[in-house]
Amino acid sequence: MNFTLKQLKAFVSVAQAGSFTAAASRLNLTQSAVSVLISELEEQFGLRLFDRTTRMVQLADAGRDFYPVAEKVLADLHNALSSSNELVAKKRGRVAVAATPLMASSLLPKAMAEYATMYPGISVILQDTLAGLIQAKVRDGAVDFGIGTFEKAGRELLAEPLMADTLVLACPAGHPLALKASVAWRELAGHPFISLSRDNSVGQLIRNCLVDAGVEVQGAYEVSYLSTVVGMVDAGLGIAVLPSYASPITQFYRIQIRKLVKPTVRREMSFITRRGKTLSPAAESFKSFLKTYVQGYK
Amino acid sequence: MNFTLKQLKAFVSVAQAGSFTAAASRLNLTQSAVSVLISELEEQFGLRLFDRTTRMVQLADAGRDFYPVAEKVLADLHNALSSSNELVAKKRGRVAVAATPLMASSLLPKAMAEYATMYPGISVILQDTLAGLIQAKVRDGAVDFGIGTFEKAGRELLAEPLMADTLVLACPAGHPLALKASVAWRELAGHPFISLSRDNSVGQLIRNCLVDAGVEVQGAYEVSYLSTVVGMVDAGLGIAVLPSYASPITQFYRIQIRKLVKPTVRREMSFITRRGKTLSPAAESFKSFLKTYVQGYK
DNA sequence: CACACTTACGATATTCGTAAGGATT
DNA sequence: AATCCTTACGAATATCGTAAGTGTG
Repeated sequence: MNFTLKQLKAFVSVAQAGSFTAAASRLNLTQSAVSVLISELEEQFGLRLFDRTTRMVQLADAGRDFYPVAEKVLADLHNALSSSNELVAKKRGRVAVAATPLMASSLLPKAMAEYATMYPGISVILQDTLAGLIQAKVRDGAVDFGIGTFEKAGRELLAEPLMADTLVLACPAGHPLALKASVAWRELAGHPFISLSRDNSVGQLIRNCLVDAGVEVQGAYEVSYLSTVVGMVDAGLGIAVLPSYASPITQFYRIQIRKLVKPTVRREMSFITRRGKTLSPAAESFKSFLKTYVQGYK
Repeated sequence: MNFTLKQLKAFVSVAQAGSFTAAASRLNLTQSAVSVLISELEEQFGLRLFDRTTRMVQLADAGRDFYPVAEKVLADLHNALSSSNELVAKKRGRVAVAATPLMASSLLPKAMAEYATMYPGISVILQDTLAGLIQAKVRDGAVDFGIGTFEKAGRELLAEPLMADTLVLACPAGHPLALKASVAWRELAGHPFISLSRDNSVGQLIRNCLVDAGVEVQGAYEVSYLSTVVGMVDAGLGIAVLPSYASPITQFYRIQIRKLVKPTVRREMSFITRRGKTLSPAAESFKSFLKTYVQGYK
């Protein structure tokens, strides 16, 4: 089997045009080229595809049999290509993303809203997933990529930096600590402290930082959700540590955000993808959108 | 759309083999060639078709979508080609032939029987047709070709010589005319004569010859069918003139065949085909078989 | 004689294989 | 170190267009 698609196209064109000359101009070729293409095809088949007099070209019986096949083949390929083009042009697609509940409730919804206006044909499916499970979802192919901290490097997964998140201090308006531009961890000692629960990865991180800094805080409350923390701080029930990407939430409250130093704790938020697995065009598109989005975010 | 079938084949092979190297050897190419073919294809699509690590090659999502299409395309083309090969190899086919009732009852049945043993897959449909209607059937496309005398050249029809038939004398065993090796038309005068009816083209021809030779025969009987003529001659009811291709029928009778000269009347039997219409492979096959068949026939 | 397809031939472009390179187990 | 894919480059091959040829109406 040694066809060329050129031959097939030539065949279909000649069959439709009923003329070598007309087909040739449609194909941007000369008659002679079309002539040899058809000849080659006929030689392949071992029979004549067209009955040609000098005045007219008509499909021979064998050609009539072959024509629908050839046309369908070309149409199939065309469809395959154009649908892939649509994908590549990001006109169409689906992206599934796993992110921590905090990301899923703060940064991502706004990013997704903006993205949706740019690429209305791509639907982004967001799965809020406990930090520990994101990697598994990526590994299983349940999502195209994950967003989270990349605790341990596996050989199946690949991390790519998205943004550096720092932990910041949130305190009620007028709180003594709010007088300074930046606050050291150790200064938190003794203040009523609102902590995130242990099953929350950020809560865990903060807990570790306090221990590392040798700080004993006054555990006022322990809650599960970031928004609750914010509300409590606003109500003056205590101070809290937040990831900086949560700070937009605070703009509706009378809460003051201060840098938290010595040490400055950075959480590297990363894209987590499966190693060796090419992202779909839609996923690639959303991922790179996020990268530029977080640039202008800080 | 600028695919190559080579690219498609490479794609399918790699997808099936799960390896460039294995696919390459299946395709009788080098890895490098396969590599560039796949690269070209991916460039066409604008996306990756395979996820490749050094240890394994796997279909990417886009490739998984494209694979069934590519496979079907190749299968379609393969089928088209192989079915045409079968046609060309004369394994399969149908031929419709129009011939005069005389041909249809004498030469053709034996030829068809022999042909059927050689090409069991080809069915030959024989239409016994009055000589005057054969051309119309060919012109209408009701038959692939006709066999008969080609009285007038039309611009739609094309004649190709098949055999030269001569008119011969048939007489009962022991008849006085049977003593000679050849008999002149004029010697028929006065003998009881069995003639074919007027609506039969051979009958018409014989009648004309008798007139041309100025011979007055003794019209004993006029019948419609050649086999009847033979039977009557066998029964000693008279003599008759037959086309030579009918002589095999006489071998079962006690009938003697003699050359009929002065003049020797030749009827040119021809294939009659439609000008500019390519014969199907099966028809071509049967036609050329007949040509060689009649060679060894006389 | 004009028009349409076929054939021949040379310049151009493409393809394939060899060989070197890179990455992963 | 071994295996497999990629890249580079040169030789062989194929393609296409120009132009001449052939046949038909």
